[in-house]
Amino acid sequence: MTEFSAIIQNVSRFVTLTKEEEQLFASLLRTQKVRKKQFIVQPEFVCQYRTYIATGALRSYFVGNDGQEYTIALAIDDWWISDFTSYINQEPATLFVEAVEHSTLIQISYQNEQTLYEKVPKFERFFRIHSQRGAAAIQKRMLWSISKTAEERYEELQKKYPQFLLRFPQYVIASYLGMTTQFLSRIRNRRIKE
Amino acid sequence: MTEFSAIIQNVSRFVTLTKEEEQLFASLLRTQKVRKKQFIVQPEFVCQYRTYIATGALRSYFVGNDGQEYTIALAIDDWWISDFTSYINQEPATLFVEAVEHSTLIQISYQNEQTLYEKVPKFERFFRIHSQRGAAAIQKRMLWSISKTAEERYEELQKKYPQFLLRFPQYVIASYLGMTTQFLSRIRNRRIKE
DNA sequence: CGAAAATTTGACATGACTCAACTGGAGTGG
DNA sequence: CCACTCCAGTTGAGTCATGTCAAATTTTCG
Repeated sequence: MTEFSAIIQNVSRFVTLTKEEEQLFASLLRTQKVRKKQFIVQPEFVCQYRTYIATGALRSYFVGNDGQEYTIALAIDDWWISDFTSYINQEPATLFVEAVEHSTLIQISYQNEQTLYEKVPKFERFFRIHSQRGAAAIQKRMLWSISKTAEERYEELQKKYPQFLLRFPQYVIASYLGMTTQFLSRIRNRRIKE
Repeated sequence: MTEFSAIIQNVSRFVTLTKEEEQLFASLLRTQKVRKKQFIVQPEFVCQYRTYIATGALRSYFVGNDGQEYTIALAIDDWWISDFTSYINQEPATLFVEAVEHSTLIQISYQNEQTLYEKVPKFERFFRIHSQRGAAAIQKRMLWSISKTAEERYEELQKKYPQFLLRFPQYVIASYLGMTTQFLSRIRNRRIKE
């Protein structure tokens, strides 16, 4: 049971669960350990799970026709990650989701999620709120990626999520910020000097 | 009743409603007419309604510190629009939502939406699916806005939503595509010649 | 019809990218 | 424990996509 206390805590931010509901929820989850560099989602395959990170760090990214990587999301302990488009519509993924550190994940399968909705409709609410917040965050990020210069984007990331700079390598940060590693390197240099 | 048949149709894509539920839903809605250039949401004010467009065209946009406009969303007949972040958290908006044409809207207030969830929990499901799809769409758009050139973005819009090019003025399209009106004008010229 | 708004065009500026070479750690195997 | 490789990160020079500023033209609509 204890292995799931963190995820239950996470869900409890938005809905209140009884002990029985917690147990039912836990019975529909599975724990998964992944090693650094391992993929949990790949293009062409249907994304089977919604993933909560108990400990570790992952990122999702897209590879363009030119072979360039575009990082969509960075996620660490107590965050959720997936190719949600693929998961929700149960269609082939377009993204990679890769472990950046050795990580412990808690996952729910699409089937079990449907069961959960039937048995505990409250979860519709949780995932509604969860998606709404996700959508709001993505929107903010988009806005930010088009309205700010590369240097401002770096500054804001540093201010808002300083942990990310420590846990993700520079080329990942660069692709998350929408710039080349070379350019990120120049920015950091410029900033150190001032 | 007939005035709400389109929105009920829209909801019925994802959940099945009984006649009673339809009626309850309708009783919680209001119809609103707005004229071109009118705002239904403004920064500083809390967004009161989730808005469905019966007929017309609206856009949401953000104004940066430099005074530049960034269009977040374009929406026409049978689409939903709002500053969802403001609406969901009932906090002051950061966006403008403006009618681009004279439009007829159908709105549900935050309070009534809560009532709706209590009386017809199915709506949690509808709005969950709705938000998930919204999130997926925003993500796609973001991906697209960082991985494509200005000209490719224009082409794709033309291919995917040709109606938009007819119903929204060019400066709105330009700001939606993340470029200046001047540059959009050059792109169109270039394309006409080939 | 006339004024204001939207669009187009031209000349020039620049932020960010590309390519290519170099540096420095972190593993790895002998 | 050294030598070797390999990848991440840095640096420099040149280029290009897109922006800026300003003026000309066209469209919209009261």
